[in-house]
Amino acid sequence: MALGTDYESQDCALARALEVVGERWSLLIVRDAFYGVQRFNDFLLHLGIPRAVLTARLNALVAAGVLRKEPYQQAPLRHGYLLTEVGLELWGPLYQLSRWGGRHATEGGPHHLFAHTPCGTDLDLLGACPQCGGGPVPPAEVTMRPNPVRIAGRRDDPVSLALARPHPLLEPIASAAAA
Amino acid sequence: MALGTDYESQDCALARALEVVGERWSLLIVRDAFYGVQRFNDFLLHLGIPRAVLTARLNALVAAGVLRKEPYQQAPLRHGYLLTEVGLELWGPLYQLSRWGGRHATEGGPHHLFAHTPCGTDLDLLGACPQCGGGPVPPAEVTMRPNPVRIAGRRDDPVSLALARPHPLLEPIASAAAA
DNA sequence: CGCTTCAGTCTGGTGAATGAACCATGACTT
DNA sequence: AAGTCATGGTTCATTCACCAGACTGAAGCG
Repeated sequence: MALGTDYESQDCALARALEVVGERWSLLIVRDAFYGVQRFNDFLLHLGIPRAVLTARLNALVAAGVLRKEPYQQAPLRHGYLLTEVGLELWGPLYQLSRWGGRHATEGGPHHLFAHTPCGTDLDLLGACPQCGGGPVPPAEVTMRPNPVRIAGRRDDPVSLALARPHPLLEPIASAAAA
Repeated sequence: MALGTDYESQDCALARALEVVGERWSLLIVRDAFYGVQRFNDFLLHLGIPRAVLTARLNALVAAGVLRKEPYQQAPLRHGYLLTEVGLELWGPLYQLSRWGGRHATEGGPHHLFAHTPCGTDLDLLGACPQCGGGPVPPAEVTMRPNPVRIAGRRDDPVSLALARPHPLLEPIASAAAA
């Protein structure tokens, strides 16, 4: 963590993980990256995070090897932020924490549902496909869709709208693809 | 989160979860609760957290239903903080995040190893027992032990010392048991 | 009576988060 | 050529959370 005192005195692998993704916004940025958000502006729109904080978090996540910068145009040089291999491995913890939040801290159930893309079966609590068996499904094989019972009170920024349609994880969202 | 602006505008179950356990120290407190830490002073010693912050976090976790206060003596009324059923369900995300941290953010491997108590087999990446099969092992059936290759640089507070011996999760640590 | 333990609360200083405004680059419009 | 827009930032004043350490209070010990 970039806070004054970090967790360095903690012996624990968890503390190490929290130094990377434990700060406010960090895990939401990573989540958005799984959702296909790649551009600075799209993170900004979707999260409603102050620009300076977003800059700091993205740089920290890049420095930690969770994200990498990938140019998508020259001319005015622009780049997106994509998950690295290390970042992709956060899918498991992220999914489980999200499910926990859906069970215990959300009234009315989750806003998004996740299914195994090849077979269309919803993932179980562990992120595995009950139909296909085996271990947890990698994020590249997961499709998210909005929960039909949770339509009210949606955000209406372009990114949220793009995510209101079924969408494979990791695939750049329409907002970016249109540019 | 008790921050000025919380994540309330986020549609996501993950954001809800982070409001509960996303603040600095919160997840480390929950981790310690799994380790068997129950008392205010033991959290204080083990985490090196400011007292006022610990008070705030414990109260927030109790309010969120993750921990509950359980009196362990009258006279000067004293109580420990124990995981509720909801809190126990954080074991999965916590374990996975910890493993991620061990893989990617720790040099020299983790400080603690976790085994399935009945059979003594180390848990796999998902928190399941490779020997016994089936899904993830509940925390009550897990024993933690120090990683023998990570002895140097240990903390030397009484709680860390108590945790430097093999110890079933959720069982009150010696420091508390002795009092 | 003084000392210690435990679980806090209070206080004053520091640094991080916030929101708004501003800047830089290049393309597009008129 | 000037103005405007899109994108991706930086700067700044204010607010707020975190921090360390002192203090409180209740009970037990010698």
